[in-house]
Amino acid sequence: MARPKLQDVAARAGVSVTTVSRVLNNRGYLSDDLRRRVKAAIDELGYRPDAIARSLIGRKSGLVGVVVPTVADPFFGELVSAIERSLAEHGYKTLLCDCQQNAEREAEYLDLLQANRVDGIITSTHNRDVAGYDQAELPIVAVDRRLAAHIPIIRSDNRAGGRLATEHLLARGSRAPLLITATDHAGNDRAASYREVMSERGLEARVRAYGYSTPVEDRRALVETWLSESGADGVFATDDLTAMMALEWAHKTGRRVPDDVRVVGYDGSAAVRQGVPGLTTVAQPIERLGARAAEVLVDRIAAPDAVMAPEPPLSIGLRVGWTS
Amino acid sequence: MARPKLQDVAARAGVSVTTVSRVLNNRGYLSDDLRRRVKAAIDELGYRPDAIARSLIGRKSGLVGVVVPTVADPFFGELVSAIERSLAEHGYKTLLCDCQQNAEREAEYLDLLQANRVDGIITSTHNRDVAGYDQAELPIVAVDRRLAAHIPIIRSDNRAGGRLATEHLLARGSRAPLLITATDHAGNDRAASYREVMSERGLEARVRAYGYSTPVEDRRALVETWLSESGADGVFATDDLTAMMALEWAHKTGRRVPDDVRVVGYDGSAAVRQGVPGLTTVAQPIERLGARAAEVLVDRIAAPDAVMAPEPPLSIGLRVGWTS
DNA sequence: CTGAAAGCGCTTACAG
DNA sequence: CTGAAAGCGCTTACAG
Repeated sequence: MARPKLQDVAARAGVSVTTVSRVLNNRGYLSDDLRRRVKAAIDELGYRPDAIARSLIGRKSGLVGVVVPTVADPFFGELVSAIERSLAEHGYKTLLCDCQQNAEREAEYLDLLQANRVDGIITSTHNRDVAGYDQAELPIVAVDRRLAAHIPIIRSDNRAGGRLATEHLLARGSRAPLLITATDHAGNDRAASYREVMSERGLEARVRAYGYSTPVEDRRALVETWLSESGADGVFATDDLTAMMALEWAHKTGRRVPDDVRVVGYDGSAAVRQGVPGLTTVAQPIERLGARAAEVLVDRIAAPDAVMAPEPPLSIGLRVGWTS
Repeated sequence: MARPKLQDVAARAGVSVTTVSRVLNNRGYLSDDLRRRVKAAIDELGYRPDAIARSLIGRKSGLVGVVVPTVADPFFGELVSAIERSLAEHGYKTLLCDCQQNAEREAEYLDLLQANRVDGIITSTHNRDVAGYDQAELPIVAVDRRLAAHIPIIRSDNRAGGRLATEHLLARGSRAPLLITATDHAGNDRAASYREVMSERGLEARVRAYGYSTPVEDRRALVETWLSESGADGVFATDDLTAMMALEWAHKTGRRVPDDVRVVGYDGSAAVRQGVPGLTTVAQPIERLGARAAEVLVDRIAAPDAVMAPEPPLSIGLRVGWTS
């Protein structure tokens, strides 16, 4: 038989569909007898309410769009996993929007999500100026990204992280640490802290930026060239993958780590911690970032117009391995 | 103004809702004039059809459930990314079900997906006996997992992979390579090939299995103990993370790689390739696994009762680095 | 070529 | 305490 519907349950239990709906939603007074009969019918038929029909009525679809550059990147994989878990705990489902590292897809997804009546969006992409975020009427939360004035940002303490990493390199004897980062714009707090610390110590800040959209192997070539030419005795990479490229470069060129060159990365995903536990890195609380993003979004869905205090940045920590 | 609906567009264009729907779906004959007027109204109002209402009518929701142990694992992150891309190309949306490494959630998700009327499911979890897969009436495709007789399996050539890895270790001079895998059951083709090759050479096969549900740090302890006690001069790990644990163990205990111990992993995700390019590993075609899974599912959705030939396993390759 | 009406599977005022 | 009816936003026979 085809999938049973409310009507089938009602017929079997000998009641109206209204009553079945009430039992399902625990609404209004119902005699115990009725309740039992209806439940029996539901079980016998293996009835499951149709979530689509429900969404059409209520204002809620129970769906949240999660937009990321790509879950193929372990950092975003972990972030999405944490977001999904927290959303599920709050009764929401995750519609995954993997931009495949492609800026154009983000705008399309924004459209698609609205057509699918998601209740809200969590986004964490690097594409700075996707129009539409400011006009979307949906609750939105951004992870580590400024989208528009009214959109809350969940992030960890990048200023503190940049400081920790730089001071650590200096403490370990580096005198000419190089900063390698994606983009060196004003909002890059990790870079700002690096500059600040270097300036405090009267050292020269040296920054290299490879650009978000640079293919990985091109980035590797850049990193290796920069490292060889700079004569750096330390590297602060603002992501772990780049830090591992520095490690690989040291291996290939016969540098000793940390004696000749100290390496500090950033992010501290579980995948990196497990695979390369020796890497010194600034560990973001990825689990908490995801959970907090979900919580704030759920709150906004419940009270879209509530005034919210800005989220304080989550605290980070330095995990020291043998690379420094 | 609230989100415009079909009625609003119809009113503005001075036509019936039927006509607007026809323009939207390109169905039936329509005068160019009408078509233009309707399109203008749609643009002016910024109208977007409600996907939920559409799903309620048609038999299709356009949603596909993707069930994985967790996208925090880079292999599954890449797999899901590839699946999402391919599904999107075919007009489907991805409902992400991250089991958080927890077998119980899989059954719950199966229920949830049916309630949400997904058009199909792609699953790739390790939980062998989740009831429900055999009775679910939805099109289902499994990635590297046998669920039920009628459910197609997409996988790469594990037999060839196991053989490649083992023969390579022997070719590089290993005489007592140890196999470390998750579970040593009959369906483990990588282990079967290892045994086969060892037997062909008259060497003793030695297998260690850590179990899927073992926490990562416990696994690391096991791996290190096994390696230290076995006196192995080679390691074939059936996943890259375990191979990296072997590398870490060698580093800590002062073994030289590959002179004292050769290490070969399995999976070859982009994250590992980028982060630890020196690792010798059997590279699965993750991108193609995901794409093929999506294609087969889309076919099954289009023709649920079509008889399908079993999918031939996708071919794998050995990527040789400095660890062997 | 175009429109009025029924219906997808539910929930929710409104009656009784 | 329970039910008949309207309605969520669309699509699709069926008329005209």
